[in-house]
Amino acid sequence: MVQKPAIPKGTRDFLPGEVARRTYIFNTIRSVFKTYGFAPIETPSFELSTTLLGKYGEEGDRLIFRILNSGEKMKKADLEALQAGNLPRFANSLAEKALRYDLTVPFARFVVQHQNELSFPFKRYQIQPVWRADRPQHGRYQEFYQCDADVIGSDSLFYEVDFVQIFDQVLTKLGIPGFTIKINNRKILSGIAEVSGESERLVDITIAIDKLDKIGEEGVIRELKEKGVSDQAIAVISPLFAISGSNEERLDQMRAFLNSSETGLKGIEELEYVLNQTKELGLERAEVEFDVTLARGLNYYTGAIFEVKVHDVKMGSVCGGGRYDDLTGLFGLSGVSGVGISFGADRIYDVLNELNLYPADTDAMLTLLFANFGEKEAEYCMKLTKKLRLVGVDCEVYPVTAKMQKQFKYADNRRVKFVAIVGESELEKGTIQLKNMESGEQKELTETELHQLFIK
RNA sequence: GAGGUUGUAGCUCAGCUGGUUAGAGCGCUGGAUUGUGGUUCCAGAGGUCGCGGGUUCGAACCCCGUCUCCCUCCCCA
Repeated sequence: MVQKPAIPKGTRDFLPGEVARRTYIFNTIRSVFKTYGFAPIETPSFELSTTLLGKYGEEGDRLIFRILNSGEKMKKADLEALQAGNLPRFANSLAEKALRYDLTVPFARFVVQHQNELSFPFKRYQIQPVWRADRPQHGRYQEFYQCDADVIGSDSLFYEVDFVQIFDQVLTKLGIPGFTIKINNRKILSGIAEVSGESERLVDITIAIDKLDKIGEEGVIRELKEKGVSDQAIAVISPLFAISGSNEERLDQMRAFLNSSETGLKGIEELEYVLNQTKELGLERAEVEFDVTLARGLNYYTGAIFEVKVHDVKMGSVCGGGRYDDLTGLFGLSGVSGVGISFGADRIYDVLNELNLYPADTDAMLTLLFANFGEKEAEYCMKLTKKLRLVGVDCEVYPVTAKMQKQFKYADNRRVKFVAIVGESELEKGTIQLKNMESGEQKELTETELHQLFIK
C-alpha cells in the first residue's frame, strides 16, 4: 500500500501561480537593489558546521539544521564525548556540515575568503533560501527566502541612509499601503546599560526592554529582576518607558538620559544623522520611527538596527538589518565594518496575499493560445507559433482537436491573454481571429498584423 | 526546547450522548450548446474519516501513541 506523500513541516510546495507571484516579489527587490549599486552573489546551501555554530547565540545554534555525515565519515563519531555526556561535541563529530541559517554569516565567510578579489566597499545582494529548525507558526517556516543587501568595508552612514530608502522603495513598489521602518542604534542600548551600571548585562537588558509593547512596563521590570538586574539599575532604566513624542523629541530625551555615556551619545549622533538625511531625501510611503525598545537583531550588531513592520496585518517584521563592525573578525579579517538589510520574501508574500496586492496579470501563464480546429489547421498554427516564439511571444497550440468550449475553458484557467482562432475559413483567407480574453473583443487579422500587435 | 489546539472529497467545512450504503458548497468530468471562456441548468465521478494500536456486537465519534496544522512562550524573516 502506498502511503500518502507528504513534505516536512514548515516547508511548502508552490504552484505555477504562486511561483509567478513570488517571482514578482523577487524581481521587484532585485531591481531596486540593482539601482543602488548592489551586485548578486551566491553561496552554497550548506556550510561547514564550524562556520555557522556559535554565531547566532545559544538559541541560534539549536535552530541550525545539521547534515549527518555519510559513509565512512560516520566512523568519526566521537563516542567518548557521548559517554562523557558532552552532547554538543558528539553532535559536531556526527555532522561536519550544516544548512545555512541566514545569508549574513556565510557572506562574512565569503568576504574573508575572497578579500583579494573584491574591491571595497563591497556591495552585494543575495536572494537564496535559508533553513531554521524552528517550530512553524504563522509567518514562520523552516525553509524561507531571504533577500539581503550588504555593504562591507565602509563605516559611512550614507549606507544606513540608502537602506532606509531601499526599504521605502521596495515596499512602496510592491503596493504595500502603510509600513513603519523602526530604527535604533546598538550604541544607544550599550549606553543604557552603561548608565544603569550594568554594562555586562547588555543582552539581558535589551531583550527585556524589547518586549515593552508586548508585556508592558511591569512585565519588563519583572523580567529584568529575574535576570538579576539590580533594583538600582531598574530605577535608572524605568524613565525610558515614558519616552514619547516625535523622533526629534525622543532623541532629545535620550540625549539627556545618556548624558554620561560617550558610547550612548555617539549612537544618538549617528541616528540623528540618518534621520536628518532621510528627511532631506524624503520617503514615498514609509514612516520612520526611532524606537528605543527595538533591540532585536543578532548579537553581532554594533550600530544601527532596523526592523520593518507592515501596518494592519498580523505578521512579525518583514525586514530587518543593521550594522556589524566586526563580523568578518570571526573569520580572521578584523577592522572591517559592514551594514546590511534583509527582506523576508516569504512574509512579504503572505502579506501581499492577505491584502491582495498583486497586479492583475502577475499570474498570467501564457500570452497566446491557438485553438485547435483539426490537423491541417493546427499544423498551420504550429508554423505561426514558431515565428512568434522567435520574436519572444509565449504561445502554444492546443494539443488536440476538441470542443471550442473546452479549449476556451482551458485558456481561461491558465489566464491566457489572447486566443487565436484559425479554422477552415480563416485558413482559406490566410487570416487569424484574435480574441482578447479579458475584454471579449475579437478581431480578424493578417499574419503581419498579428506580429505587429505583439512586437513592441 | 515548553505548553495548548486541529486533522472528514482537490479546496472550505457539516456530521446529534458510538448505531445501516459518510454529507454540502466550490472545483472537476460530461451534457444542454458539433466555431467562442469567465453566467445559468441537468447529470456524474471522487473519501481505507491523518497514521498505528486499543475499548466495543458495532468507532469519523471514546482511550493511548505518533505525525501534521495552527496558536502562546522562546527566538526570529
